[in-house]
Amino acid sequence: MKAEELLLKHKLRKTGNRLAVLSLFAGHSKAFSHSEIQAKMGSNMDRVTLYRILDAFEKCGILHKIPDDEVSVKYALCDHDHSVEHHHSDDHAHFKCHECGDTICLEDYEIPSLKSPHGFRVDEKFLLLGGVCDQCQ
Amino acid sequence: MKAEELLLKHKLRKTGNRLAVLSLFAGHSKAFSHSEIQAKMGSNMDRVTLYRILDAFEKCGILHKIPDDEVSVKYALCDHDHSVEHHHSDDHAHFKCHECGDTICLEDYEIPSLKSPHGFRVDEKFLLLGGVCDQCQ
DNA sequence: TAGTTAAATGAAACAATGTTGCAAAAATTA
DNA sequence: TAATTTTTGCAACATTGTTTCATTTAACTA
Ligand SMILES: [Mn+2]
Ligand SMILES: [Mn+2]
Ligand SMILES: [Zn+2]
Ligand SMILES: [Zn+2]
Repeated sequence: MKAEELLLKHKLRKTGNRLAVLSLFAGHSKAFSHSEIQAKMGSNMDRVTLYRILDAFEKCGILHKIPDDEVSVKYALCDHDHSVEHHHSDDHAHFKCHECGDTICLEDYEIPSLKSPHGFRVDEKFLLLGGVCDQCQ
Repeated sequence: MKAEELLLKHKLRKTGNRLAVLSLFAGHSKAFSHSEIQAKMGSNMDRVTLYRILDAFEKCGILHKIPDDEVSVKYALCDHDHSVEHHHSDDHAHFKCHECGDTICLEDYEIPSLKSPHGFRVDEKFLLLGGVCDQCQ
């Protein structure tokens, strides 16, 4: 989906900062941490503004939040077409390479649905695989 | 396994700090973040010392490191008996309750083994489920 | 198009989290 | 007990994340 319509759809105003963040994600199909994005943006964008943009994008479903075992979280573009309610539930796995450090979406790898433990309600799942990617073999 | 032999087994010296951390995990079967443990320990233990203890325990296989979507990581006792090499691979799922904030091990829920994407080597998997636990329903 | 309104931004101040280096203390070994 | 090695506490520092508020900017309206 085009950046501009993405913002329009979610009632977010079209600003230079937001377009810059979106075009970063559009260019590379991988996940970025706050500090990685910050570095790419240079000193153009305030640190706090970036926190707010990532929060807003995650909340409305533009970005995925990916738990990380070292950095606190990373973000990746949500490519599929689904409602915001489903944004946090029906998800795919992610892979993190311990050589290059990249985290990528495994769009094709839907997280297997295992039955909830007795008495628990599951409405969110994160599957993070770690290893070595094809590039780094 | 008893705290004392656990330390002996991994060639870690038996100190008050380490025993305190181990007894915390022994008492509650749930995961704790650094700051949660820090709070339990009061001002007895230095912040840096705790970082080092958690690192050491994780490296030698006493504790699991659990990626979190808000806090950077949490730690939980590794109950099963396996080699250090397997400590990071053959793992179970974890569940985080968004009401009480607790993260617990789902020892019975082995992470389904899905075939690695072409050209990738997977040697680590984290499955974090989110929702509401039985207590909080 | 100019004026109005609401959202977004940048900056500062602060809080929390994580790292490094080093000297003192404590645990094991001899 | 003495020697050795690990662990600890502390200080100093770096990074990450939050809050508040004044200013700017985008979208809307007349
Ligand atoms: Mn999504
Ligand atoms: Mn284990
Ligand atoms: Zn790689
Ligand atoms: Zn709960």
